[in-house]
Amino acid sequence: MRLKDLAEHLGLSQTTVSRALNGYPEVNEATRLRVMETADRLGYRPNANALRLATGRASTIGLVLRGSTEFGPHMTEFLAGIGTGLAHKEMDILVSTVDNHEEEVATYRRLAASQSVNAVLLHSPTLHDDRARLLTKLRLPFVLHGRTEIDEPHAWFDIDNQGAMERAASHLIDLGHRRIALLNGIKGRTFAEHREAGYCTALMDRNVPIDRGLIANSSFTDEAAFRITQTMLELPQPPTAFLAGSMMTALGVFRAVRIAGLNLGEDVSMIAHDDVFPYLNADNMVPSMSTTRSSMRSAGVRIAELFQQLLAGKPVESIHELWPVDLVLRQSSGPAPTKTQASTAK
Amino acid sequence: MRLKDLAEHLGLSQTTVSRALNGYPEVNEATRLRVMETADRLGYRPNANALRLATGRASTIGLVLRGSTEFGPHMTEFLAGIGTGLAHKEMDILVSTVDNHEEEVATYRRLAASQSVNAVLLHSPTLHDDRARLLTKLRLPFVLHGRTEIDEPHAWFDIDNQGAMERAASHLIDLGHRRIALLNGIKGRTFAEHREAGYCTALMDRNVPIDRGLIANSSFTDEAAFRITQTMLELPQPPTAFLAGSMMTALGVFRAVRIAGLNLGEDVSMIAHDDVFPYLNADNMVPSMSTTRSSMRSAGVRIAELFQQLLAGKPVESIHELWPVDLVLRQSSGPAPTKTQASTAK
DNA sequence: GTGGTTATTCAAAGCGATTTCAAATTTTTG
DNA sequence: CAAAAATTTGAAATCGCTTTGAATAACCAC
Repeated sequence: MRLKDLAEHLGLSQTTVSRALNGYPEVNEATRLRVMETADRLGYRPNANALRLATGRASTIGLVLRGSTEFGPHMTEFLAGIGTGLAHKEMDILVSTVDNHEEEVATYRRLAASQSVNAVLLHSPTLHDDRARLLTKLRLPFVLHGRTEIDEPHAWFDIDNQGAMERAASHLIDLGHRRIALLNGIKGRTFAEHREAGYCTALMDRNVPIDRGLIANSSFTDEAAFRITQTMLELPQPPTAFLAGSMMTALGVFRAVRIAGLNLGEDVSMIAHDDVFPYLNADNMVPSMSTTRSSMRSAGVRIAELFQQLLAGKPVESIHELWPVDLVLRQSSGPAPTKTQASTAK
Repeated sequence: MRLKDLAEHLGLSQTTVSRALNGYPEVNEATRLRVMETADRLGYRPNANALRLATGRASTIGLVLRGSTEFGPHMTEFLAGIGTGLAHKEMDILVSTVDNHEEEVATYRRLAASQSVNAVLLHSPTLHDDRARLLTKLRLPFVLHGRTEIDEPHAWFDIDNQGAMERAASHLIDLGHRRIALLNGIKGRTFAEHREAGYCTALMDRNVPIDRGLIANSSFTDEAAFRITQTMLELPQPPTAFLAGSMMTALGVFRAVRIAGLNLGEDVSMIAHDDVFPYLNADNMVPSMSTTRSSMRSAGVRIAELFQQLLAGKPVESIHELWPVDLVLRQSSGPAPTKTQASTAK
């Protein structure tokens, strides 16, 4: 069922039918109604490729994932959100995976030149991310999830990682903790740098010395967190509190703490960052987990809206948003143990 | 940079340039080399939409997710695999999310009519899945991840859920367990039915009575599993072993068992199904987890290959594959406790 | 040298939509 | 009621590629 067929069926020209369907004003209301009704009845759907070729618009958002490793639980939640946000707009997400930087650049070029997408989503940026520069050069609009320091104006959305960590660390200091470990994300990623900045600010503000040995960078897996925590607990002066970068990290810390025979929330405290995974609830852990909380999914939904604005022509420099992060206190964070308690526990 | 520009630049016709680039035999090798080189140097990329319009091929796989809830860790792993498998073929995945059945049907129709994809991936089927029928009617090729019982011939890929459960349950019976709980997936889903069948077969083969009260159906979340396990442990005759449907489920069982003051691998045994999440390692749990193991990611990679075959014209009825599932025994499964042990533990 | 292949190249016709520009019809106006 | 303006429709060009069918050039055997 092509436009042509539909037009013949109606005894009209393609032009009129096309206009009727796309809501142009210069078509008789009676005709429009008849066209709409028939199109609906016959199940006519414009060919997406012809449409895109003719208009140049794609109604598709591109997403390039570097290595399938980037396809973790965080990305999933985020995608779910974006999907929800785009669903009613009949927009889709085009996902490509690449193995190395070379392929990545090639893929962005391909997406730009082939016009398969009309905007792309940029995620997990570094402090100075050259992908943003590349995309600007390619004139491929994008929304950045996170932040990066480059000159080109661009649309972005981020959560206040720095503020969140600062509040969490401050709170632990208030509880008497002096040796607070930070299990952070991969070095160089903006969010990790922001979190470290927040952590350092909190410590410096309260005159707590910063021990670089208590700051670790790794990917957010149960395993890495477990190893790091075990090592730290064996230090001559082990930390009494942990800031875990994600719920996966929290699981690893949890395990190491338990194996060391310590009680979470009493001997050792922890506040984890919770991206709100529906299948891993901070409230359901034992003890329940104190968290800095910000829903990845909601972020995705919001970013979908930002895409709409972007494609509607809103100037990129006016599209940016910084969401605050909740601090939810539960059982895993408590007062620092006194010296005697700590030594007997050991 | 369009094909036309490139042709003019080379002093050739579009026809020849197009053929040279697409490897047609009727073009002079010298010319081809020259074209290739120039195209490369000028960074020419065919417009994907024009290409698709002209050829009808899309080099894109569609994936419709029902509700963003389907976007869980399993889907993620699977997508990562598919992504990897398609990456080098310059093929992409088009993801749409829908909220209800009506939207879902509409989306499949849209994908078919608009030719934005040349095949779709069908996942999490029920025993009699009408999506397969719809797609056949729409003449939209698809590969089914899982199985369903419909008449239309179709391509599918599945793992041997039934065999896996049968082996796991048999093993537990060999260890002396008689009351084995099955924490299964959502009722009606083929994989869940297959697992239940495997479980029942094992029990019946060894003359162990089947207690429907020990079979639970739910989504694979930590929380649901926790609730179910707690309830079951309070039964007059609680199960001594658990078959957990996923690693998320295992976490919930784990938590409930611990809270009940029982020791996993001693008082209670568990074998979980492991889809191999890189961030949640069965080997790293305490105690380490016995599993039936099958990598979702590898499945994705393989399905990407099946898509190639499908699009290359291989007859659908010859495209199907059933992968065996490993049984990996670790610490969480041990001999059934004797009556006295069980009662003192309580 | 002629007729018949074979190897190369090209002009033009799609693919299925949008959109420009012109034509036909109806309505308004003086 | 004729002229002007507004409304409604349509023919044809366009988007950037592939592909058919025809044309030209080069080769070969007799």
